Amino acid sequence: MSEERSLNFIEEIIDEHLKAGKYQQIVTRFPPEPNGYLHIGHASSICLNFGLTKKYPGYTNLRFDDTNPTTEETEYVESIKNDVKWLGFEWKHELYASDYFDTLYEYAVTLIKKNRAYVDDSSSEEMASMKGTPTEPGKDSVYRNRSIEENLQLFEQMKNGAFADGTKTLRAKIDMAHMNMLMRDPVLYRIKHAHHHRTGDKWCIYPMYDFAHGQSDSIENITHSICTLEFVPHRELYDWFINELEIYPSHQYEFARRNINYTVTSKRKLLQLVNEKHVEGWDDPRMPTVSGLRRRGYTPDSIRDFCERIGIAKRENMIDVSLLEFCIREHLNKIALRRMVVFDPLRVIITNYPNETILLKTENNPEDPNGGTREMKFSNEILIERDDFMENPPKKYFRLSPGNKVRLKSAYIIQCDEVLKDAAGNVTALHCSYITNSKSGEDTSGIKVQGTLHWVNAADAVEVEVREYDRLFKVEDPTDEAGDFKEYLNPDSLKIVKGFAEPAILTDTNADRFQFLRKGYYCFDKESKPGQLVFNRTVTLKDAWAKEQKKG
RNA sequence: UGGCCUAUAGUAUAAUGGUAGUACGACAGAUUUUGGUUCUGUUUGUCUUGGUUCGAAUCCAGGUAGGCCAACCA
Repeated sequence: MSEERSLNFIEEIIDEHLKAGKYQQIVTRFPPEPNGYLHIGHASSICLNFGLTKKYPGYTNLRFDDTNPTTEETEYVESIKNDVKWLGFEWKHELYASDYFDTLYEYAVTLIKKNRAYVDDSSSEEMASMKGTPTEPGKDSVYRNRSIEENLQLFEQMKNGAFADGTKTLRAKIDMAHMNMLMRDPVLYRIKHAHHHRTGDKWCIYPMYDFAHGQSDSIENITHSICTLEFVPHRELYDWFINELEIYPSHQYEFARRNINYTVTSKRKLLQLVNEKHVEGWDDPRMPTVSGLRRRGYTPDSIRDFCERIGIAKRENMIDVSLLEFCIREHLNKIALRRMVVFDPLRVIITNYPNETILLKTENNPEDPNGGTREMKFSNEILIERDDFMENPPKKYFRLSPGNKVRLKSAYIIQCDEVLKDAAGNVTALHCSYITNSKSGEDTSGIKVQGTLHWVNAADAVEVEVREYDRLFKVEDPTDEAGDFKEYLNPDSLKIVKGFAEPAILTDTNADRFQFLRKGYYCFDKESKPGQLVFNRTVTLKDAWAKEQKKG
């Protein structure tokens, strides 16, 4: 849309590289660990990595960073592939860090032969105590000066399963006094007699992230390896391996992860919410996961638009969820079918209307000239929203009240004549009269009304289930509050209500996104069945009246 | 009391030594058979102190604030 939009800092770097002829094309990768579902933060990274190679010559790989068999599962692999595709991106190659286990092993042997790695028998506790602190240097392990031959032999034995888990590691030999703690002889390989989702039981030693990620980038000739800011200190190690191994020099660039208020985007925390049943699953519509947003009714276009708008930078950030909501409203306003659904019905009897049912025409989407029309039945008994009537209305209340007139959308103007109540004083029904020459499209009454209400014909309203979702947390940043973040879950994040829908909804099974007039945007939930329709609220409409009321 | 990263309206992001702009939000108004949409307008900003310069958000130095780093996680 906006060709002249300014570049983000990564695009600027790439622009320069391309202009200077450093690269003819660029290669990026999206490197998820298959230990959880993708969330909106990942979506931002996906849009960045895949977006870059749409904009510039080159391609993007999908590479699963599967170096820890104890947390990784194929279920996650499948969900991740599905989510990336759904967001609208195509990867060039589907790859796995585990594809490179043989090569990585050879790289480790190379380092040992260069006297740049050694087998350490220290326990993790010992290693931690000798690591030093950010302000104090660490101490060399007593195993640091084993001979190359001994290291070679021990490492091979590690590979062959001669040792128990945790008894030995392979470490790089760098500098235990280095300012950067990651350079203090980092662990390269650990022993884990665990079944891997792809390599099965072939291996009982697995490379650590630092020894796998950069080399995987290098093997794939990744030109621009983009990750989040917490990996900045890893870059020195990343470059050290590439330099020592004399392999293709990929380069790492870091940007700030995107945070959104009123939610959490940490796989660990999201996993907790799932495991402890605070939500129904990874795709619960309240989850900030891609699958949750999808089930909630978000479109891929709206998510891509959101990622585009929030941009990429290096500073800490907390993005207002209202921008996400703006993006989905903007898209849905253009494409969603309009339907009328009454949630909390109040019966209206039109006393001067004949005892007959007529058909009225109404548009499917006023924003879409090709949206077409549908028919609605109208009779002398209809349902309106209970809060569209007030017996003693405040100022600026444009809806129905005794003696007041409103228009029924696409139908007639009615006036409230009488309020019916039960013994307890609750309003049970309204007697209204209609203005005979005020029919929509052929109104000759000349009457102007301030309010237009949605309604359904009482005789053929369809009862449906509606799930009203709200923000998951009641505070902007649950992780910044005292105590456990789960204490700040919003107890009202889901309200299940009944709705009375116009019958058109029964034949709308091919459509999947709706605007319930004056209410919000809704979509079919996956649990919806013929005869038992279930809708999820994606987002409410903006509500100027609610705002007005808040002012008091 | 180490190293590294960062600092522009409420939020996010531009301005690449030369008029501080855009979007969302908020507020006000117009239009409207959705209190929706659309349109118009208003509001609010360069962390601080110095320096370089004709000119600094931008370059330099000091300070301040926030973040990251001591898993056999990624």
